[in-house]
Amino acid sequence: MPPTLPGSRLSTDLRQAGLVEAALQLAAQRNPADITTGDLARAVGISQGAVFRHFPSKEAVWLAVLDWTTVQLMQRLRAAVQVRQVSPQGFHPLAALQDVFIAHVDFVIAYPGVPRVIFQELQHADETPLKAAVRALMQQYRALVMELLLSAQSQQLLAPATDLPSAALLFLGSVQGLVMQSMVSGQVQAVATQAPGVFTLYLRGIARKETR
Amino acid sequence: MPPTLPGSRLSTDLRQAGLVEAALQLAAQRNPADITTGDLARAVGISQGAVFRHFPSKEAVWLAVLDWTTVQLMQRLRAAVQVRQVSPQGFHPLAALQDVFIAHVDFVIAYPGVPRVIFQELQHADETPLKAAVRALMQQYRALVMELLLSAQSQQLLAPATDLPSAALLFLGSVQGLVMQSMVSGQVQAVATQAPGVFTLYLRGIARKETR
DNA sequence: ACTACAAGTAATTATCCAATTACTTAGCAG
DNA sequence: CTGCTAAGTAATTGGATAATTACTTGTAGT
Repeated sequence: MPPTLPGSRLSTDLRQAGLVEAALQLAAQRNPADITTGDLARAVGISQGAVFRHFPSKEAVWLAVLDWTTVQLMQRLRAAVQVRQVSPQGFHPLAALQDVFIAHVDFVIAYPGVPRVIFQELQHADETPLKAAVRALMQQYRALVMELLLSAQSQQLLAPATDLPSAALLFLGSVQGLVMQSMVSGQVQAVATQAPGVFTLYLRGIARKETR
Repeated sequence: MPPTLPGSRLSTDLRQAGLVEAALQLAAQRNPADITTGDLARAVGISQGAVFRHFPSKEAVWLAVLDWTTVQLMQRLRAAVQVRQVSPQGFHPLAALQDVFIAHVDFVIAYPGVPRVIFQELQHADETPLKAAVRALMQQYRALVMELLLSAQSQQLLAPATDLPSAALLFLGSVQGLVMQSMVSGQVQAVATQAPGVFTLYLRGIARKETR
């Protein structure tokens, strides 16, 4: 997919999509905070000023990036759950949880810019629209995980005293910890190799009896 | 502790310390990326240009902040372990691990700017001195955790098949996940209330048999 | 064909900020 | 006391960058 041949005019819809893609692409390679509107423009082959024909401000670009991310990620996670739900052996919530974990890791590997952008926005202490978007994403994610945990609990798959909010938080933390380690080392794909081991431990933490 | 009365001259040593403290203070309240040298100067009561009498560059200030953080944090974590090591009931590595966990959480609550600064530096994809400092910190932390895990393993306290690198990573991830959640919610002290529940799950994930 | 408008450009504006410079002064060593 | 040095100031420089403006041009729809 070439970034649409240079010289051509595009509708706002397409340009917005192109700019969002470019932003994520650039964020995968460097600090999102110092990606300029000029960088974005160059990446899609237009002039700096033209960016503002399609977004009212630079902030609006990042907002669009977060919206795109929310839709894409949640779509994939829900798809992972649904595959399990139609399984002939009946629905196994813990297996679904593992699939969600894997789907998330795969998503991060496919779009390494995503965690960078999210970390970026979390920095702001005050209530920016961007931070609200991040919170909305986390909210949906947490709801999905809670759903699976409740389902697991009702099937007696969890250790009796398991605290569900803690279990949901640790799930999120596990992925985020993996991602952070990869950012420290610079090896994005290292997450994939470390993910199974980490998830095994997580599962043992919440599951009833032995999980092997 | 007033930030040393205004108007007074201070040696570079003391000014550096004051600026580092001010940087952490400001980072606790807003995005470290947009803390300016002017902000730092105002916080300690000197002019913007005077900052450069004590640091060669702004980057050097953040480097000093990370150095301070590494020393302080590792000191506290090691102290937590040592209390356990001199325990009359003999050394219990998993209890020590819990103490390290708590000490880390307490440190973050005391200095909420610290995770912000670290997240900030992790953003840079290339090899900056700042990122190297973060890596050094993580390295020391991981070594400490690994030590405790090995000790636990040799005392048969871990589930037989436990993968130690994964266990170390999940430990780090648990704390980082807690911290990140607190940044999303804006409630820094919420970590303290959620920490015990999360650590309980972590422990069940790695420990042999029942842990209660 | 023609035209209205959306998409584009190039140049400019306003602002912000790290770092430097020239100069001043506090305070300690001898 | 005195003079040197380190710590300070105020003002300036240079560079970067988001956003605006005035103007141009491609193209979709009648």
